[in-house]
Amino acid sequence: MATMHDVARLAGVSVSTVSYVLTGARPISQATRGKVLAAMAELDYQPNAMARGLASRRSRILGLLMPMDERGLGATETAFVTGAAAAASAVGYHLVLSPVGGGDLDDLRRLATQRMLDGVVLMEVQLADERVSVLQEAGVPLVLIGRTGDTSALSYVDIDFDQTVREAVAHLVGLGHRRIVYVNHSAATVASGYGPALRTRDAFVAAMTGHGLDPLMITAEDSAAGGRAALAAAFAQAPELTAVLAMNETAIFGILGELTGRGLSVPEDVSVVSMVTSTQVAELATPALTAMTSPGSALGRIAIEALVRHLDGPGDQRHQQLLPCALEIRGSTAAPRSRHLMGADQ
Amino acid sequence: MATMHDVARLAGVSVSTVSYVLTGARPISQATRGKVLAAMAELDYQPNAMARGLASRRSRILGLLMPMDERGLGATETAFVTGAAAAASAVGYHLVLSPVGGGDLDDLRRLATQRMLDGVVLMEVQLADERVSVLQEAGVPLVLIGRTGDTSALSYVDIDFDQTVREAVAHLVGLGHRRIVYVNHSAATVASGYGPALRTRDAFVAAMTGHGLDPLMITAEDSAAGGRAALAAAFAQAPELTAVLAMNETAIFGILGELTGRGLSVPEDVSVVSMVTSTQVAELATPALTAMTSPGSALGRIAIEALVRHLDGPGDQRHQQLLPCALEIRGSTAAPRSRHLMGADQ
DNA sequence: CCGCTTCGTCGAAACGTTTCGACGATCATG
DNA sequence: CATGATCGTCGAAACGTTTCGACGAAGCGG
Repeated sequence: MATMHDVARLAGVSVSTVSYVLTGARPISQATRGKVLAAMAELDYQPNAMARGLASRRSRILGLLMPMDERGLGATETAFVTGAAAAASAVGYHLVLSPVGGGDLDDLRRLATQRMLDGVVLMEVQLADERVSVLQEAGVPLVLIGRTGDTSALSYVDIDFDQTVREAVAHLVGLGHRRIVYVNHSAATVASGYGPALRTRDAFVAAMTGHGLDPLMITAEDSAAGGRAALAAAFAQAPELTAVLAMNETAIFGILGELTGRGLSVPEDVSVVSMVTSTQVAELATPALTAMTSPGSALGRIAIEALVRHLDGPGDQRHQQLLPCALEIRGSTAAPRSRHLMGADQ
Repeated sequence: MATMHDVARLAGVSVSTVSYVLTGARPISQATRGKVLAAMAELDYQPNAMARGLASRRSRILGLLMPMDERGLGATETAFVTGAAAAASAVGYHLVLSPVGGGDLDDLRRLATQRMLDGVVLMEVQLADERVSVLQEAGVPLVLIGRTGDTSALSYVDIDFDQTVREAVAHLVGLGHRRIVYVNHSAATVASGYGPALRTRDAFVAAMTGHGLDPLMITAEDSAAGGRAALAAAFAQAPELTAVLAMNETAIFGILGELTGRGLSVPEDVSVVSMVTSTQVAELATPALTAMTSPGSALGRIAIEALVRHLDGPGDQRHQQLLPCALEIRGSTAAPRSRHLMGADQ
């Protein structure tokens, strides 16, 4: 519990000099710096974060606001978090995660307004997100993961869904598939304005149309049962389908189960591509899934770097960036059986 | 950005009176309290967390230290976190999560020693955990999730593995199973002293022996492939086995895949019970898994409550508590086929 | 050698709270 | 009716930093 006063006394300098050694705000001679550092080491001095925060009006703490629902965090989100934490640590900030659910907007407002957080990264942003306005009103620097509907004034980092879907479709079409079904999140999720669901949907339509193909789409509840039901519905609509592109990571196990149940094998009868999926999950399935792997860690790093630039630099710059997922080919995609090739797509 | 001074001036009282209204540290008359509250509302006053922390020497922030590895967070951990956050919020504390990996012990020490955290909940505690000693030396109040080897001086909340395993085994034995294999985490994990792996192993031996049965055990890498390999090894050792008890949530999908691959159906040919599993994961599989569901949210709440009691109450009390997982019967367990019943267990 | 920066350091004033001691009032108590 | 308690409030001193203005000592161009 040594304080700066103790260090200053031991080193034979003034308190402010110790502070300057610590912060580098003014030049200090080598000799003095040496004495001060020695004194700090001897006393095992640690600056008091509260006092520092009070005096400097910045806490050097960044918040990562992640809604936590019952689904848990996938490997993608985890990679994002660790990437962000590493980046923050590298520039001398701490990163704390705050599990603010939808309900506790007040809690969020309090956190933001009490000047405890220098800046905030907001995960899982909805197209219309109340949290954004709460934080903007509180005057907290903000970087979004994902995008709101109106992106004009905000900094964000997001997945390039358009590019990602285009690549996935190109992969399947390149293998010879013509009849491809896209399995989205639940209808309710789509209706609620969940950005990734909407953007991938639009991108799928565009990509398929671009290949002169009919964009067949279906929604699925976020559960294994939802995946089964969705696949059944898809076959009802298009019995000749040869490939599934699934946005819904949770439903995908149900999809695989239902395919097996119908006596169809992957990838011989039907190819499956999982979108925005981590390596870990992709390898959980049998066969391992060909997937578009999301750049989780990079997203986290970039978001933090943009946020810090916001804080240190002059006020106005925005940072808007999209990163595509990488196609990782595993065992769940192959050319369709020739019988399908022949009779495909009216 | 109104301060207490502004509030005091507007209400016509002294600064200290405003503080007492806020903290309740001394009695204040109804009349005065009313004036002060009105002034606060009018100015939209929010106390400055840093100043408060500096003066009171407590931040009202609790840390939840969770190592984040590439595996991600399961629904169990998520439930734990949300339970803890809700409990903290209920008693006027904030909960922040710090993703301290194994490497950043220094980062941890800094966090602890800078008086930024009033207390800490430590997740995923190893039998010999350096972080515990670091925090103890820093004098930070501590509650563990899980237990170290020597539990004498520490507060902890943990799953009652003994009870949980006993129930799971009883369930299977009650259905008529005699030849049950226990699938643990990897040999490396066990060797590294991962508490749950060790405790469930010992509990399994005790439970099986108690039923007069032979405890057959095997380790599996944390992957689908690991599960397949483990199951193959298990059948090599005991071709007549009728039930699998799996501690390894990641391997379980591989186990199911391998069973199907061998033409065995679940639960008719082989019953499967998943240990310490969330409802969400259990229902991902086909058929849905009979599982021992972990009391995630309750664990979180209890840990926070114990920690707060530590902070507010007199220093010395410990809190040590075990909670069992609840048996939830779904579609993956049934009585074994009679051919197995007859020839079972040497 | 004179005035001007630049360098290195100091002292003191913030930063916005909590908390301690003090001091009238009011209220039972014997 | 004196005597303490208790109540409600105030003023001022912390809490441990950062940061601003000041100031002597060098260094330098003219």
